[in-house]
Amino acid sequence: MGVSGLLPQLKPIQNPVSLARYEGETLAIDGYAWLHRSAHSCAMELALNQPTEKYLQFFIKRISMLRHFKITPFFVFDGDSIQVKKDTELKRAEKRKENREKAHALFTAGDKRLAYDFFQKCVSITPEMAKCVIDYLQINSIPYVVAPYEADAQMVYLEKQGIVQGIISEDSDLLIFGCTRLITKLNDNAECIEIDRRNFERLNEGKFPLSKLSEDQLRSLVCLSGCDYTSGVPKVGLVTAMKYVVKNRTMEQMILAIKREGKLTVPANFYEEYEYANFAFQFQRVWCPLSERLVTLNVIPNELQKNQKLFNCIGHAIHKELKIKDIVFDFEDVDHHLHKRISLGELNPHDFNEPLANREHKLRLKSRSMVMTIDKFCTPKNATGSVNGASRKPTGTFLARNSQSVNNGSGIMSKLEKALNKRKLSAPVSGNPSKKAVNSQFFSREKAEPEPEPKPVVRADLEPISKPAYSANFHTDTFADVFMLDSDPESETQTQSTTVTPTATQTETQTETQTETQIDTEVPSTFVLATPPPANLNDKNDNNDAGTTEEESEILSEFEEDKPEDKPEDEPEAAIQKKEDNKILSALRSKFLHTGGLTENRPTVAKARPPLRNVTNIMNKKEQTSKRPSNSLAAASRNASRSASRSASPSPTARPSVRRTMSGAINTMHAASTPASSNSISLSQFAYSRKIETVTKQ
DNA sequence: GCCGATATCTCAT
DNA sequence: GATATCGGC
Repeated sequence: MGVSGLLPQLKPIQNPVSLARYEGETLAIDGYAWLHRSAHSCAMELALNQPTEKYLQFFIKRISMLRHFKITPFFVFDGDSIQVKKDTELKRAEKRKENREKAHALFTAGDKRLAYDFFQKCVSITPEMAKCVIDYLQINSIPYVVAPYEADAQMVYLEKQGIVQGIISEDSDLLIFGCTRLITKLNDNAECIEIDRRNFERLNEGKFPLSKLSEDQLRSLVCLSGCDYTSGVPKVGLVTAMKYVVKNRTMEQMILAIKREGKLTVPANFYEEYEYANFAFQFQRVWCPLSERLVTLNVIPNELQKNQKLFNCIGHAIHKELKIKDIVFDFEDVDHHLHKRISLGELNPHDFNEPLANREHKLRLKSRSMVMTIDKFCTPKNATGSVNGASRKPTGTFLARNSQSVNNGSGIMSKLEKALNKRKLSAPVSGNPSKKAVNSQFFSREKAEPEPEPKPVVRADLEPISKPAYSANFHTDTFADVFMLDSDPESETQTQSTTVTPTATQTETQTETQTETQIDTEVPSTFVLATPPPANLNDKNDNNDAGTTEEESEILSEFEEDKPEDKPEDEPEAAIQKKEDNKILSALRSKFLHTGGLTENRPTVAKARPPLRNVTNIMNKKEQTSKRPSNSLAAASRNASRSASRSASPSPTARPSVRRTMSGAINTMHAASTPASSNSISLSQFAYSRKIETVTKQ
């Protein structure tokens, strides 16, 4: 979205450059923008709530490219939506819902090709997907932050603080927020377009004399023509808006002028929209990773410090005592600790009462517990027939009465059948959209050429690219590499990859203590994923329509209640019957897994079933998490007075000192986000869940 | 001819 | 978001 038509107007100061230009620098990256782009490759899996690693692979590829140029990426993810934008968000969500329904209808009707088109249109990027990327970033010590509200404001804040030296984004809004160096249109050949705010002065004539505008007028300009926060005045584009802005000092005067002319109609709520937008562009709440406090993009002037309107549209803060998001005038009343946990990706930015779960974890945990649940249903029940009393051991016997319950349609097995049948609809579609030759947008170079010579930039007014353009043939980690997946000793399978450096074969326990990897980034030796798994697998807040079915939820919740210590030992049974039971069990598992949407062509995976302790550990540890004392609270309040002054726009001379403390701040950030041992699951546990898929892909 | 509105394509694999 | 096309002025 952003400001429609702004980038074409800035054509004269668009500078085609190579990433090589940014060597040694840290650049902010709009994480959701990349998620959106990457989601195109797995729209269907996302819409059908199936596991996928494709979006993460896009990040891995791009990060690898940045690292090739010795650029440090600083990822910024969107947080909650601010009030001003809620309407837009609702409309978009509504549209996605419509498309999703169409896609589902087409899919079930068998028109998979058309369904695919609609799946592309209904992709919604969730914080859970961001969390999957965040887990990767943590492993590789790549800095990131989840913004309290919009990533745009957060990225500009990082730039203002000297934490990053530029912003990679497709969004022209950034310039209105005050971004100095915007890097857009980054492609796989490391080519991009730089727009430097300092070049605005070169736009001093013609129909779009941007250099004549103050920051205030720039905001008026985009508000008049329409931006994310205002729908603008109908029939007014950027050029027309420019005329009014140049001629009139204030928005009030512009509106009067428009009304006087009588050709255009100013919408009744326009001025209010403008006021809100003006506040949101300047004072939106952002997270400061240096002071570890929730601050505002720019310091709120004294006369506005109790302005209700302003505080309503810059994003609410969590109140320290009330523990609700609301207008909080006093920065000392803000719960900076909770905001820190949001910024680290520990808590769901839309609902800070919920831990943020890694999408892929969540789906795999669900799938695994389904397998275990199947086992449970197929084992003898205790005297009362209670499901919760049944043993989960897969070697349990399959009694005649259980067999009946499969067929009589009234028991749990029929629920399971229903769940399985529903999942059948989720079977992935084969077929690949046609591939096209990738041409360079800026250098007319074809990717297919073996070692192409970079063509020089022809335009005389632009800085030429000194280094040869980057070849897209760089090392790419696979998902399996990234998470240090071991190969399975039993199946002798290897990770599928064309570019991967294969890791040495290790056992699962070795993986747990592994300190080095083949990936191009260092992994902390003590790393464990700081992802608390979903507190409750039967998550009522799962906002994905295509998510857990009621049946699944029931099964899952039953599974959760099922404590191992409650289980009575199985009665000894005849060996023949046992053999028969196992047959049925494996048939069921294979049926479930084949239709469970994990991967295509999935064989029976009895051996890949994860150890129960993984899940039970996680479940048991959930309680401890909530009891964990907040040890950073004191530190946060200690920083209070200091950061208040820091949050002021730093003078250019103050920046070097800020920069010096950067690495320290980021390290602190990561130390805080890494092994809170009580709520973490081990890497091998995560890797194990991945192994199931690797094995079954063969 | 200029400008804004609208439709369509593009991303990714 | 970019581009092409259309229609109003």
